[in-house]
Amino acid sequence: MARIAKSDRENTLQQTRQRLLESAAVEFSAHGYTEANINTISLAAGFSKGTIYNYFPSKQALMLALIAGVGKLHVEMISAAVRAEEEVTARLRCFYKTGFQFVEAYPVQARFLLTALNSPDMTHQQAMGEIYQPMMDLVEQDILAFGMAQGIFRPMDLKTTTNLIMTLYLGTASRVDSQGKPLMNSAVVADFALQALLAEKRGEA
Amino acid sequence: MARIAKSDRENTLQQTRQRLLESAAVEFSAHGYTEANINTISLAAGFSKGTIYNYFPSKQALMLALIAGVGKLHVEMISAAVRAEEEVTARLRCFYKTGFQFVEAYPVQARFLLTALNSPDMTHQQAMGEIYQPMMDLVEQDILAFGMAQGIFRPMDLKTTTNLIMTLYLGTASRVDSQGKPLMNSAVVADFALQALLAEKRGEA
Amino acid sequence: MARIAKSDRENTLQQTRQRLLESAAVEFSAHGYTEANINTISLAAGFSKGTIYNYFPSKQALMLALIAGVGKLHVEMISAAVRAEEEVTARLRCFYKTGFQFVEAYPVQARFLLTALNSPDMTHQQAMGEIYQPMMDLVEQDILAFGMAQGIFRPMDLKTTTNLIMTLYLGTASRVDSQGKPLMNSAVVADFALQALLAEKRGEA
Amino acid sequence: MARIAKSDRENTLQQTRQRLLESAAVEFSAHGYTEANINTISLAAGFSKGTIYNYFPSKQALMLALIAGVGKLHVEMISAAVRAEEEVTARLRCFYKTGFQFVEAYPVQARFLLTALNSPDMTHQQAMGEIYQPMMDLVEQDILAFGMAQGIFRPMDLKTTTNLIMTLYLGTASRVDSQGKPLMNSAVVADFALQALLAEKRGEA
DNA sequence: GATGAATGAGTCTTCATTCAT
DNA sequence: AATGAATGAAGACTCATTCAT
Repeated sequence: MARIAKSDRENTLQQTRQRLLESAAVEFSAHGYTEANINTISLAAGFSKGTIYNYFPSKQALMLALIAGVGKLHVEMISAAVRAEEEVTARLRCFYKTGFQFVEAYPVQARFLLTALNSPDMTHQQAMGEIYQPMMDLVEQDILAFGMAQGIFRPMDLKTTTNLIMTLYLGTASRVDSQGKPLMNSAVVADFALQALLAEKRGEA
Repeated sequence: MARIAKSDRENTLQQTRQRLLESAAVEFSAHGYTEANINTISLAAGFSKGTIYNYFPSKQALMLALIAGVGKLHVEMISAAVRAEEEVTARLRCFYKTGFQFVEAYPVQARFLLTALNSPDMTHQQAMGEIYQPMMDLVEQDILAFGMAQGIFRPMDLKTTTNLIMTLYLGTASRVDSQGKPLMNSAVVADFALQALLAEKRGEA
Repeated sequence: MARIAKSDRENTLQQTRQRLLESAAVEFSAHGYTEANINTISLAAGFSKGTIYNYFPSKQALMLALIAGVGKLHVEMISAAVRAEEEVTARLRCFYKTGFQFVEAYPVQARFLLTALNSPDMTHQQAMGEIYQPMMDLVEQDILAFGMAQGIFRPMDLKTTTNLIMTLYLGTASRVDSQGKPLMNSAVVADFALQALLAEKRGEA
Repeated sequence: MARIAKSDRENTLQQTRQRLLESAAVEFSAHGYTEANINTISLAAGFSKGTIYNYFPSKQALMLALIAGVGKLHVEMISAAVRAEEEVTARLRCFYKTGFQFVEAYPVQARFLLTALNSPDMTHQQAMGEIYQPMMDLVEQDILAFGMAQGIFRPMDLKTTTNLIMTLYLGTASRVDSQGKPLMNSAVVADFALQALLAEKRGEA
């Protein structure tokens, strides 16, 4: 009983925290970190001004928690999908496809991540770097090194090419219409990348 | 005589304005628009805080003037170099090479442009879109359409491919070390893009 | 219980608001709207400078709230007293007497009202016009029209005469010594007005 | 020759000064002393910002000079007209009539005087008091005392009655339409005052 | 745990004034 | 005498944060 009661309480706490984080994502993505109003975030989540300080000690901490939460979701969604593919070109296609799906499924969070990515605050940059390291590793190891080892991709510098592949993703997935839907097609981006990566062109369109 | 005197005065005014703009570029690029302090900008330029308001009516106007100035420089530098090349693959290489040169020659301005590009303020976005239209046109017409017409580039959707080429530029040129020097080599980026664009692989490595 | 608690809280809020308004009346009456310092108003009320913005969204809103509050007090005090009199000459005497009493009882507020009355800001003028309409109506209907209907006052244009009666009040009641006490006697002003209004002079001194 | 040249120069100086004063009257009457912009005044007069400081050492000095200038004009215009009348009731009528004529002829200056009259700045008040002393004396001696000595006006306290007469003038002449034309008729005001002042009603309507 | 009144550091902006030309 | 760039004090307003209830 005590366990259940405690569990209930924890659930409530987690729900409140979650609502605050979602509200923060909306506000941060709409106005950027500095222009975002922490009072508005708390009020928009249905609480009063002070409540958010019971969950996050500062605006900065809230930002970092949100980066961690959204980044983790993003990374895990893509990693899981990519690793489920056996074939390396399928993995690359899957990388872009799932990445675009993330943007479509979580438009606010996706926009928030871009905000964080371009924040002038080094703390945000650093947090982004850390949380996205697994995705960099995924591209580098499970796609690029994997493909090169099989002779499917031509030999290229791993770090550099990883940056190019990531750049294509971030640059294209961030172009969305007013409803947050990506303007570009993930398949087109994947084709472009594959053209650049494949050892030979046969069999690719 | 009067003309010379007047010219001198105008020169001084232009110099003051230029110093203020440079100081603004430093401040905006370091802290972003909102966190930038307009008083600091004026003081860092060697004037008292009120002076900047003799040249720009508001922080917003200063930002827009800077976007226009730096953007123009950026666009013109690249356009001039690219159009000087006859051959289409040389044009593409030149596009990336000159773009990276701009970043190296004007690190502060380059960082500022990224700030503006990712500003949550729609006014800044719009100003960026307008000032960069000529560069988009350059890539679309003088490089991509030009190369496709000659059969050197494979047929692709112009708008989409333009975005991909631009994305590669912006994404890679923005990665710089602490001295503002690009981490990547423009030739590598150009090669990557060419692999993706060329109709056949012969002659490209 | 909850009701009492709530009531207590509301009382505190109202008291704070009232203190701020009183402080504002002092500052506005002493220096005029533009020269009044809103930070000083808040500090003089015993709060820090930001507090006043929890109650009034802007200096202008504070001014308008004060006009409304003080104007209402002024109008109601005079209206109540005048309407309690049956006889028309008594009403006119009462009008001036109560008016002067207001100035004596609320010297700061009275001086503030003059400030507002002569403000170059049309918004203030308009607010004054609206809040004082009932007092104009009182003079016009309950005094002048009333007295003319009885043949006690000679026939005159109502609007014009109302303005004359009001002018005499505002012009004389605003002359005060350094303690805010009126320099003139309300009875003298009332006599002067009655001489001008009465159909015949008999019985008036 | 030297004399003429000097005279010419003085004329030019006087003209410049006059243009600045007229411009100041416009600005002060429109926005009040504090909100008036001294730079705007100089620019509106057709000079550059700094010029006005060659004529008036400060905004305050400009204000005082304008009070003196306009007040003198006002006082002299009324005094001259009133003293030209022999008969005391004619003098009173003339006082209001000429006063209203001043408002009509110099609407900007008239509005400025009201601004000054209600300024919270004691310096302005004091300057107004000094410049208008002759007008107070005119009313007190050349109209009221004069009329009482002849038995035409009933005996009343001179100072008090002077204030009432002045109050009626200032309060009514300040009500103007958007073109600066008085809303009230000076004859009506004069009649009202005469009713209040005359020893007997015979012969007055 | 939730509340929201109070706080006060921080910032954009205005403008009277100075002074070198 | 006229100019206008530079100055810097001053003030309205915002908002992250605290804390008593």
